[in-house]
Amino acid sequence: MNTVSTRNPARPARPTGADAAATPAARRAREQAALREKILAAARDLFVRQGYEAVSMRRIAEAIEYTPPAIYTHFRDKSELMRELCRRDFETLAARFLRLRRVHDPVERILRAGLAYIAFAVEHPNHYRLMFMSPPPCEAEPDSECLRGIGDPEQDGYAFLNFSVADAITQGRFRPEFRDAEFVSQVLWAGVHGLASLLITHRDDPLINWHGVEKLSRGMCESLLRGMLTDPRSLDPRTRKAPKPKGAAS
Amino acid sequence: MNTVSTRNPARPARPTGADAAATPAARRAREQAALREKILAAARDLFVRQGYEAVSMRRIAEAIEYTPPAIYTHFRDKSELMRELCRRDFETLAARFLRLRRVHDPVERILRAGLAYIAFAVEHPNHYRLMFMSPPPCEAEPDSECLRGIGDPEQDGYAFLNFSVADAITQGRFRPEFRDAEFVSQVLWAGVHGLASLLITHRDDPLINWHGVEKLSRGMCESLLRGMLTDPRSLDPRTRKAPKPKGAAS
DNA sequence: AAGATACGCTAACACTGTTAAGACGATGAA
DNA sequence: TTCATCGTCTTAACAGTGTTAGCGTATCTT
Repeated sequence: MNTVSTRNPARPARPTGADAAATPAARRAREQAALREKILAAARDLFVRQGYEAVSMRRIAEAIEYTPPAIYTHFRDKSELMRELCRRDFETLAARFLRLRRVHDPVERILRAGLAYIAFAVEHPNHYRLMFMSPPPCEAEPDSECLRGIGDPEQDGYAFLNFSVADAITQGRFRPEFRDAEFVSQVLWAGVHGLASLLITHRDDPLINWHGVEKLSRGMCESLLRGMLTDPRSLDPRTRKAPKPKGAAS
Repeated sequence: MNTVSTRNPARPARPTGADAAATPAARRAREQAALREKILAAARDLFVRQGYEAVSMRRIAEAIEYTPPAIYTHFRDKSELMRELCRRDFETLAARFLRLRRVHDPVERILRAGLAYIAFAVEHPNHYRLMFMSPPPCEAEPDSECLRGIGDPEQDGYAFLNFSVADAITQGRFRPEFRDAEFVSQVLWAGVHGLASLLITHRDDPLINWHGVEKLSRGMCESLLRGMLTDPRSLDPRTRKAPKPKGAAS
């Protein structure tokens, strides 16, 4: 509560900078942005707790103490609200992937990306649900906003995976049947997506005695990779440094 | 159209059997069952074409030329309508699984079950979506109708997989890390579910150049199994009969 | 102080799933 | 044949949804 103070009397210092004018218009722009953030915060809270479908615009409006139409001055419709939330969370995912660029070994990079992907999905189930478990929001509109705002995060993750797989393939790490980077990427992605989505929708199912997320994630990623690699031992940390018995160069 | 003729004058032969009484009550029971089937047929058609959420009860009523409340004489609510459709389709899936009981080799049985599972999901995307990609319809009601009608088909498939995995484990086919049948089943299920659900939601995504369903299915199932098996060669049809290099049989 | 402007609210529309109450025809009995 | 009964379908409505048009009003500019 009280996420953003729109009119804070305890902040008399006016910037009076060149760009940041202290005009009423600037203040209104700030207030507008603050309300936008307030809407997003309330919507995120409700969506995460109750799911997208179960939350109505009237409930969101109630939470921020405005009337429903006020939301529509900031967001075209309900889905755009959720898309904005997704966009931000997938920046988090993209950031996690980018950190993995430092991992030199492409196979280990793929493994770690898979684990990070599943961890992200379990941490943000409702956003993951909307991003990957629902039909794409744009059907046949190839405008920039659609392809850049929605396609990019997914494109990023997929491209990252694709690149790493191609890297490993050129190193001869994959078996002959798995020389197509896109094919390998699709199977790997499907594997982690399956575990993620299954955990999201059926984790509380009393009929299934789920093992730990960490153990399942490792089981999925390592099994898939081991089944595709030329030398499965290169997954084991103890033998990773020597993928080729002949060449002693790491 | 005209799926069931309720009043067929071209069928004068009355059974007059012991149970099948030719009373008006029996005729009404027939008509009632016929209308129920008509509702189910129309709902299936609409659901499969447009998806569960996009189809309203009024549209279903329109399709069968009745008013919406007429549907509620036969089904408690919209979800029960879909559940009945799912129940029937998952009998199909269970039947496909049962056919695989004749496969002696447990690993090959697991492989074929995975392929059949994905094929089923691709053939019945909307029913698969409701069965495995939505939250379970019953939250905390352990009544028989719920656990038997909904839990069983899923339980069947999962139990079938679990049994086959346990079978293979006792034969020493899985690596030491994969001696827990439930754990292995969960990873395998997640893998096929991932491919199935990804194909369902993102198959038309222009950003992804999907490989063929058959190739992806084999890639997923074979990679996972190969990564878990003690002797990966036992997946290859040519070497399957000789899992142990010592025995030169066959 | 007067006019312009932008913002949020009231009310409404077209939907949704679902239900209560009534009409109407067929059924069985007198 | 006449009448009461019963079951089935329809009409009308309720409570909710996302979304939009139009109106005040409160603020800013001049």
